[in-house]
Amino acid sequence: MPEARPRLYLIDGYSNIFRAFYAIRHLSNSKGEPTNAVYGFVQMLRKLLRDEQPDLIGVALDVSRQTVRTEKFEEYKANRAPMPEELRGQIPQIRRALEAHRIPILEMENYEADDVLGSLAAKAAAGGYDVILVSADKDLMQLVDEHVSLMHTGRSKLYDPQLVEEDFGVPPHQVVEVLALKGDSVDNVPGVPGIGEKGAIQLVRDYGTVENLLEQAEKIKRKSYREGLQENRDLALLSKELVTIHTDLPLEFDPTDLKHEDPDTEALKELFRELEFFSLVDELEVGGPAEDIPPATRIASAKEWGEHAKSWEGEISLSVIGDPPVGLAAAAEESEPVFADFSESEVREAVLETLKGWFQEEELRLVGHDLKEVLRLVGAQAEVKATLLDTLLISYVLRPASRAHALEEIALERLGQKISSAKEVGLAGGDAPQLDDTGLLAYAGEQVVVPQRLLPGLMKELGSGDLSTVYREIEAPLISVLMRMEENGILLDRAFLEEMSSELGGELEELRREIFEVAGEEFNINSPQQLGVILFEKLGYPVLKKTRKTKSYATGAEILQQLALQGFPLPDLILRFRELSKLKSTYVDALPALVAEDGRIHTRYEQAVAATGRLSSVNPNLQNIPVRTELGQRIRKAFVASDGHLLLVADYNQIELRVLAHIAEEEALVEAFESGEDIHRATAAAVFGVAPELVTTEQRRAAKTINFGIIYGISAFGLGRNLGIPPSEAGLFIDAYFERYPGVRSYMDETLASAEEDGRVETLYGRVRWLPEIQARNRNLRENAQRMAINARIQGTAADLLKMAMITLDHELRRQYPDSKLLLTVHDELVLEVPAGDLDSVAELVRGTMEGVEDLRVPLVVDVGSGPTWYDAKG
DNA sequence: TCCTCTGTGCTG
DNA sequence: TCCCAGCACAGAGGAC
Repeated sequence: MPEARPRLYLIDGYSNIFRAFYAIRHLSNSKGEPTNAVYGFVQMLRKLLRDEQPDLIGVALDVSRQTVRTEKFEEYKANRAPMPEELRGQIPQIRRALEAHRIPILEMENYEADDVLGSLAAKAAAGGYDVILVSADKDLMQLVDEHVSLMHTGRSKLYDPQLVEEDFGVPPHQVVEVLALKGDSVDNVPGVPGIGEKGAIQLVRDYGTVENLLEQAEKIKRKSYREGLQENRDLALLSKELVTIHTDLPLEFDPTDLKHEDPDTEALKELFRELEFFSLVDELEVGGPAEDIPPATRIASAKEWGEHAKSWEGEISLSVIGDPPVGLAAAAEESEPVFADFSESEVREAVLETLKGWFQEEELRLVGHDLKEVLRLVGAQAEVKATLLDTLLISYVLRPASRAHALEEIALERLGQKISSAKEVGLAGGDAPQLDDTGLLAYAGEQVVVPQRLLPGLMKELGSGDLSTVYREIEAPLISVLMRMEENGILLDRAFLEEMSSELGGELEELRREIFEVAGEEFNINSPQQLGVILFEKLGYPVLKKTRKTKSYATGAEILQQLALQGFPLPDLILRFRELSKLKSTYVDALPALVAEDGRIHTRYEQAVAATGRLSSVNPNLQNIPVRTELGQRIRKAFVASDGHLLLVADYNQIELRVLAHIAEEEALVEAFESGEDIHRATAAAVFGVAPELVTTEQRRAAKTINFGIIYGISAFGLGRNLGIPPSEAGLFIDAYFERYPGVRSYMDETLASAEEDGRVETLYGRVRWLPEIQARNRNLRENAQRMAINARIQGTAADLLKMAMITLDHELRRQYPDSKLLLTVHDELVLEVPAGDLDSVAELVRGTMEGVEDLRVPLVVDVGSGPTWYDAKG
């Protein structure tokens, strides 16, 4: 491989300054001086320095407005507005910022910045550099070639010749021809009247150059183009001259003058303080680029890896680098971090072999942030005997309601350490084209050293009580179970969904026509805003409700149903349209796109997201596949078992109410569950004071709503809204409920009392949820926290139970039925894929494991079904 | 042009 | 005053 050419970043100063100025509308310091352009430009610059780590860098700024071109064509830029006063005043600060960053300013009297850039680029490219132009101006595309690329500010795109052709329509050397023909009103380049962008591209493709085009003008078929060209020959040629960037200015320029140096941090801090960019001051003070964390050393060979690995013992920190993985970072206590690059397949193989062994090593403690990803490298067959110390999960167990468990976030919070993000080193979003070593190795070092440093504090906070048990006995053992489930995936019948998609598409088209007919005009039915205007302004329907945040017209299903009841024709059509379009876009069309090469969908389970201890599912979310409507259920027919297998579904019957009965020690509820009664019917009988067999459908429905309400931390207001009755009446139901189930009332009272005392509640197993707002003076906040307190104990305990059952079940399946696999988990339900011949015995194992996970005051009951599809198994 | 918020709706 | 816990879509509009 030839040695990489040094990279020179040439920044188009004014283009970026103007862009920053207009992008950020209002920003000024306390003296009222505008600072928006400085801020935007500095942010752009710092991001560039962080992300690209240039070898050389310079910023071009033109000094005077009188340039060679103005002399040639007096109208040129004549109608361009002068620089706004608020911007002009900011230029000196931008120069200061550049000086403090130690970035050279390139300027030449009487020449345009574009020409300076073009000439510098040409000279540097010829001198052995790779040049990256940084500009918001697409005209610079003409300069792109093998060693010159264009980074269009604001986009993540880096234009090489191929991308220019893709995006602009012609290769770089023809860009000027197109620009000359179409003109540019901003720069006052006249162009040829009658020829726009589309036409210009076509003409250039056919004729190559403006000159050639003028020569052969009579051959052009389209009259307007032909005549436009014939009548404006001079204009066309002049335009071309104007848009052509000079690359041959006599510059005295030595690229080595532009070597990138470290900024003058003190000068920067002073400037940022003056401008009141406090977040940037913090950035400089809090840690900067994590200087005291050693970068990883690149492992050169499988042999070298083996030597390191052999000498390590005790506690080893691990991190997968990149998604998809490009390597593994590792560090042991007292030893510097290393990075093993997977592009070396020998190294990769050696690493995987070592990992497999480490995970099986009972004496080892493996540290990392999100060890599920490390374990995935070993694969579904991985055996775990080592102690897993996952900083992501410990942080989650300590503060389950926080959404900030990313390594970057807790490093800053717990260590005051700012570290680089995957995005900054070019590892985000799948494409990792240019891995620059310095950034990558620094990142790899941080990814394993930071968890090592976080661990003592986290472990101390975790303590040795119940919370520690929740981590050690539930979360840590669950890691490998979830990894396996994700790797297993579930088979999808794509043909079935494709058929369904076209069917839905047809019906939606039909509905769309009818809706436009009734509305009297076409509009975007998917836009609540446009729909609101049609319904409530054009058609004059009564406005029943406004939305919460923006006070616009509410158009939710509930509102539409009420309007339909009042006899208006449109709402029913909209409701049907919404139903179909929701199913089509979210499931029918989205799922097939996520099928992997094995024909299966591999969701990812998030173990550190839900505040109550539940799992969540993303990419795709397989925990919200429709089930309530007939049409929705059809989607479940697309989730199928592989050949010779069946899907087995096992769900806990009323687990939350059973948990409630247990925790509240409510005898009446316990009895109802022990005798196997229909719990909603029993509640109805109790609340309405009738014999169970005399409960009406309506009463049972109301009781079901009350039961849900209890789990959610009931309020008269919420229950009333849900039952469609006044809160006062709902309050009477609640009173009647507590009358018959006094244990539930004391459970709630005790939960709230202890929450107020401790600021937290716990599940049966000691999983905590912190609720500081339970003390809030604001009633809304306080009552919210109170409901969360009630709900978290119940929902969280149910989550603990399912997680424990999963761990045991996974273990037993691997031991007894290795061909049967756990695929999905949906809060109170597990889905497995089982060889048809093993169905009965596996069903009994599953049922036994789930029901026997804990001995509560009430029996745990599991309903089991099976079939060739999820739909059938659930039946 | 990209990203975030909003309204909406799907699940347990 | 919108009862708990999630995720994802399309549209809209501000941010870069």
